[in-house]
Amino acid sequence: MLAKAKKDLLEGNPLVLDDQEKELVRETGVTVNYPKGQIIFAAEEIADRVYLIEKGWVRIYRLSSEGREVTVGSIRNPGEMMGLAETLYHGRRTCFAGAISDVTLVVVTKRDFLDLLTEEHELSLKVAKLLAARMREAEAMVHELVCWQVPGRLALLLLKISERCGIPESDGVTIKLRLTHEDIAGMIGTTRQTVTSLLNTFKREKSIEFQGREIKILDAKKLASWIV
Amino acid sequence: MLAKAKKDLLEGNPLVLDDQEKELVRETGVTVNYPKGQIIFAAEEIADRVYLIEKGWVRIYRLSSEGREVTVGSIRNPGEMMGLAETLYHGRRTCFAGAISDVTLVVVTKRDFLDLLTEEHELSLKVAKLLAARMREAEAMVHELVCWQVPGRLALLLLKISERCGIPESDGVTIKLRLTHEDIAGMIGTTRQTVTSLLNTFKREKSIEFQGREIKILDAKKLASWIV
DNA sequence: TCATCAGTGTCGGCCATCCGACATTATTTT
DNA sequence: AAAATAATGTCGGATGGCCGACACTGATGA
Repeated sequence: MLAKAKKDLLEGNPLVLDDQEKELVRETGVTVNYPKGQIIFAAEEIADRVYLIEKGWVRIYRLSSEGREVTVGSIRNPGEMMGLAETLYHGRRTCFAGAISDVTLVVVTKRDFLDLLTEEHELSLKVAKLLAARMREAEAMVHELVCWQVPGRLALLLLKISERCGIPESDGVTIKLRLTHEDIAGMIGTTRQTVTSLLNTFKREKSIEFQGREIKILDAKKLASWIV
Repeated sequence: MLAKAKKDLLEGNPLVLDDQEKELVRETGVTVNYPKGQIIFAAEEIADRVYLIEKGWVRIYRLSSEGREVTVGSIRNPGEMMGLAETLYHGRRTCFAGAISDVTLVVVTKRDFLDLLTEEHELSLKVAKLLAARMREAEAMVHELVCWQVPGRLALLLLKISERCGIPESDGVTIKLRLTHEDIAGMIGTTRQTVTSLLNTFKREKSIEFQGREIKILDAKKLASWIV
């Protein structure tokens, strides 16, 4: 994990913009606040703007025919952009973006964003790299869904989230996102009940611990052993 | 389907390059032939080149821990590029590319490709669009794996393949790719046996028909009714 | 402060799909 | 053309995880 942090510093984490890039986006767009729970965009809407997340977390999900929320695009962190793929490519949103916490965003119209990309090659290359990174993430997800069973997928999800937005503490890493078991089920393709019972299995073997609705990873090694 | 073809013409199919774009790539790279069955690149290799497919089909897959080939990135058609995401983003391949048929490719080194992107904004925007389109495809795949059962996934796969590279005939559309049931299983996350029996179910209800190892779609409507 | 509702815990029946096994039929290879 | 290999067809048993049901607990709000 340290090695990863170091690498991100050296090469630049492709998922988040650096300060200079953020500044370019800020100059082009306007800053907006959304309260927790708010839907930022919805499927079928015209995709005429992109967003930079300044503060908070956003979940990208689709609605299944039975009304289940399926998180297909993971959770977006501060410093990341969202709404890119649909705005660049097609006219309409295919998914929903919902604020998990209170969120501050910079909103940029499609027109302005395309102009910005044309002026700043560097940024346009960055966008390509960013999409490339997301692509590989999505492909990895497909691979996991096909090859692994539910316990492994849940264990990996916890590890991924903790790595990406966990708060390190003396005896572990706490995940401050207050996700419900239903939310989690929608991220790994299973049911709420299965998540509940599996989390308790992990708790019983002391890999994790609950603090209200927050989850603390106590033993990442033991958790990881569920994978495969 | 006609509507789609028309739309591709008007807006430009984002997955395939247009003649002008192809010409740019050809000028920058060299043309190479691979026989059917050949592996074009493998996981862990350094990703220092990108490819434009001139002729033939290429399958992008990963290897599971038990050695199963899982097609995570669908099948790439003539006119599409491949090897983009890994070359742009990270240093190494995460997947394999195998020639399904005899294949002709234009190979471009990473260095030359990046230079080309810097010179030609248009192309660099196209690459971003292309990755965006693939992203959405991968996300759709995740959604399908999570929400649908095997029969629906198989039916949709057949329809997607037939739309993308099927040969229309008087009484249906023939898929000339000679995929084995094992290959198909790896594309929709199931087992070989399940594919065999499901294909026979589809055959019995006359939605499809076999011609050697080629599959002809006779009744797309009936097939589609398996979805969901 | 009580009522309501969202989220959690747990159980047992059920079913889609997996998995091994084996026979049969194509397709290569020599 | 024969032998070897790869691909298909089909069957039953085993099972992971879905689904409904219901009790419990902790939030939120009037």
